[in-house]
Amino acid sequence: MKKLTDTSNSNNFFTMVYDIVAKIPPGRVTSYGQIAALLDEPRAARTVGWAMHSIPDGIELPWHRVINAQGKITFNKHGQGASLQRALLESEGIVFNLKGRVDMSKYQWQPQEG
DNA sequence: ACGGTGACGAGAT
DNA sequence: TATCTCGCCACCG
Repeated sequence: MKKLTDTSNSNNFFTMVYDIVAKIPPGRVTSYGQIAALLDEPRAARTVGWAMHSIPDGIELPWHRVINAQGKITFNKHGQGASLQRALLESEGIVFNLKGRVDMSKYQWQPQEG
């Protein structure tokens, strides 16, 4: 699991995920399941998560704006990662509650907005 | 072609 | 509410 999707192939599921992530505006978040739903495959949340885990070096995406449906960060890199993602989100104005979660009803991205 | 795998999700306990 | 269990699906060797 080193190299993954060839981003030049826009037909790949991974690339489609990246295209959506790239559209998430600052101060907003979305869930893996929502992205899957936008791709017309609501049961492929895990695949979306894998796509995020496999973002190729070289391309820039607001990957930190993708969290799980519970409003919680699941990204875990070397025991860290979550702290980095949280810091990035907080820098955009997103507030975490005492449980370390965000209010999805308040921050979840609404595609129709833009 | 087949099976293992993963930054998930929803329901049950 | 916190955990645990099981189903899902695309990508890779």
